[in-house]
Amino acid sequence: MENYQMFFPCSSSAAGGGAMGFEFCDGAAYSSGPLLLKPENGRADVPRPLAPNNASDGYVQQQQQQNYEDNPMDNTYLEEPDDGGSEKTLGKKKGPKKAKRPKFAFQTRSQVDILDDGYRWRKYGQKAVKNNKFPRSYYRCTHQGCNVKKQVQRLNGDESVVVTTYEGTHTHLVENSTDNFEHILSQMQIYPLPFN
DNA sequence: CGATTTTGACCCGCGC
DNA sequence: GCGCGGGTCAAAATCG
Repeated sequence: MENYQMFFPCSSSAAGGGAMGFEFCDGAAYSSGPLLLKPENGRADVPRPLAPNNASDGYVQQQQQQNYEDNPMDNTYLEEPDDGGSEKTLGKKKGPKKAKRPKFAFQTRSQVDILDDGYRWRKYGQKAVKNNKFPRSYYRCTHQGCNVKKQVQRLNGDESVVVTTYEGTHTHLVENSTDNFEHILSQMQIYPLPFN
């Protein structure tokens, strides 16, 4: 992997480099591992995208973030005591409980769709997207108990741009320690940009 | 042979 | 209520 240039839409703080931790909506913090975070509602702080390390030439172009308080699907992100359990038939979701999960998206210019961020992902779906000739792929973190999902799609207008959307926060550390985030960070150029 | 991908069906929210 | 679009499931196929 070469150099990656990332654009952090952070306004002032953050982007320190070195040992920066990651904060999550639930307050947990991790010292390593490309995680995305989600600023609490109201005050968008410093979303940190993770770095691609598999792309031949990828750099983050821009990013947008969105907080989903009200996710249509539950999938038991945080708590979800017991949902009846056995209703797995086809409509396995019900209950007013809507787990809030962070959602974070960013764009990278890359020739490959799959950015190796150190986690292991299993693809569980692919759908054609309207107004886009490229399909969108859905991945789930294979770590047991980790419900982090991500979806990857290319831009219709610019097929060299890959949009990756992460949803949820990892409950574990990266498995691929050789490509930890600090290592990746050292290869990145950070461009603090005013977000929006 | 276990893990992952593929792919069509199914589910669900939303706008009309 | 219906159709559309997006997201997920799950069986079969493929891979390592």
